Amino acid sequence: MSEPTGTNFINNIIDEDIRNNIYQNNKVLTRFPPEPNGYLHIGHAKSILLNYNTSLRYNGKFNLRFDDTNPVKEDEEYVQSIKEDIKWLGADWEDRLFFASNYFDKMFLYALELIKKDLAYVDDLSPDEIRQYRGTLFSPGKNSPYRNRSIEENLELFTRMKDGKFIDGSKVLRAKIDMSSPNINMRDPIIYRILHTHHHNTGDTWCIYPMYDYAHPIEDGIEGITHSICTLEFEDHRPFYNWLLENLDDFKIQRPKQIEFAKLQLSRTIIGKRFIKTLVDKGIVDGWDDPRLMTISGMRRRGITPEAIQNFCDEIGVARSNSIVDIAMFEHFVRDDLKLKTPRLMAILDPIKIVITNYPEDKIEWLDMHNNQDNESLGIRKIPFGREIYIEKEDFMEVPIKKYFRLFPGNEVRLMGAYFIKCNEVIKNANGEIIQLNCTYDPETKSGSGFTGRKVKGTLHWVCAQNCIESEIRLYDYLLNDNNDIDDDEDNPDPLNNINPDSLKVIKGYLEPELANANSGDKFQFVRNGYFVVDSKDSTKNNLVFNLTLNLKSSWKPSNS
RNA sequence: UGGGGUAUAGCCAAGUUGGUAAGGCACCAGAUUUUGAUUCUGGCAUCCGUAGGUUCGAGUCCUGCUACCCCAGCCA
Repeated sequence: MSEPTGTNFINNIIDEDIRNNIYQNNKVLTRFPPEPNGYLHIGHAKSILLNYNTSLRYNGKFNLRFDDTNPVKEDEEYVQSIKEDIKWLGADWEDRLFFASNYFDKMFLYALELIKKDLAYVDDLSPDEIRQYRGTLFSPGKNSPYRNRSIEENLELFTRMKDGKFIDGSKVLRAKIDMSSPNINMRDPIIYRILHTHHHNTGDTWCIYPMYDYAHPIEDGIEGITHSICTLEFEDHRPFYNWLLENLDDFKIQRPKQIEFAKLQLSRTIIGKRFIKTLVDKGIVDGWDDPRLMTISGMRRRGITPEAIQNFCDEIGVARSNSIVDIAMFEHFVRDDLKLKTPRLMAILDPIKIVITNYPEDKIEWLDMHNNQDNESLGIRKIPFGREIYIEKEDFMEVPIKKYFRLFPGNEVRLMGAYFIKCNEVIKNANGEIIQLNCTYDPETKSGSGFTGRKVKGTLHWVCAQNCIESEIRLYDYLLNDNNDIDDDEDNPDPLNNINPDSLKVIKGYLEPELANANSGDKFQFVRNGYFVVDSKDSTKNNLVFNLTLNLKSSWKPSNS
């Protein structure tokens, strides 16, 4: 993991805290608190890395804690995938893996403490009545008729709630604060509800479960978290966060500080859990790890590296203003990381055959080629060259446009790592389609021979027709058509109205034989075509599947003018 | 008719106590190049949502205004 660099408003707050000696030993402790109800995505990566890097920066620690307080939505499957994704990203929680459910006993005791302090009460109002009593954004709420029960009665009722004496929804425990607060979160928030549901961790031990607002500050407090970093929408919850901790004796000495930041938004991408789930459920994508998805597992399968994600997150910064990062920025860091790491091989994705008429019919030469011109440590390999080769269809024009310096009749180009060839004849079928190009090569121009006789404008990649292997190639594009008209309503996701129908194109590729040895997850640059990775799900030795990670950039703008 | 936030280039984003606008992406121009890639060089906010005010001096302080985001789950 690269050293955290740069600064942000959170570092400023912590620096200030340290100057004021607010925290014991100035030891910083952060945490990432996912709810195990879905897969992690790039937005979570920002949060994970922010928390982890912050702990590193201050020589502190980073906890992983599952916020599993709602068993109706949570599942063990998700805790496994989340752990795997965080590990892959490079954030290390060492031995500090926790669950909110680890603290259910303590949370119950703290609830008793609140009741005894007359700061919590059992409410018999129905969910509907509670909503009505809560008031609106513009008008105050009113006290529940059960608000003034005696401490003894509350203690007894709450204990009976725990003991399973009541049905779901019949009673809740609420904090007693202020029903007329302009902040709705302070209008006697519900802190416990009855849920006769099996929990992935505690089984059937409990039938009452704490609400997030109640559980989270206690979890942070118990673990000694110093800076509880969360997203902007929790800003309004901070007063209750502080209220709770201030009213619990155990947290008098040192209390965590909640700090909110703006979650990541990316152009041409929707990362809402609901949205992704809809795509998965409707079969629009191939599971949570579909390479078009910005889930951690999807990016991994797409061939994107943790380092690229780390560098990207470092560069976008952390702030409190909502913003949408240009996807081009993300792509920059993906290419930037793959550039020197991946071997550069040749593959033809849309072939047209060339016959080199002056090359011996049965001769095959094995040429030396560097794997990455900019990184010699990647070594060299042999590639076969013969009389028949493939080049890309788009690298030939019978009638060249202006400034076209690829192959056209009478023009000479370089075959990368091999020879200069000149096109002499265009062969067409009965329909007038070009099916073959006859060329001649110049033996003197062999690559590496030091030939300087003449220069050539174009260099093409190619593959030996007699000695190439075929594979499946999956070309990915953005899942969304554009940035407009995207319905990102979490409660009513309608991703279908803007889906790019061509986000996946499956074609056949012709690869140099070296690629036959590629293993699952191996990454390459296919010269002039882009970065590709061997698919981890569907690729086999006999049926290789390559996923496009990203195209190469290109400043080539074909024009006739 | 409430409360909480945010506004610095096309996009992110620095900007500690007011002293005269970092960096990255994108883009443009030029050089190098056996990937029209990479690399390299140069360019890219007389201006910090807006209108006033304080000051020798304001993105930074004060006042008004505007725009946008979040909040009425027994979700997190």
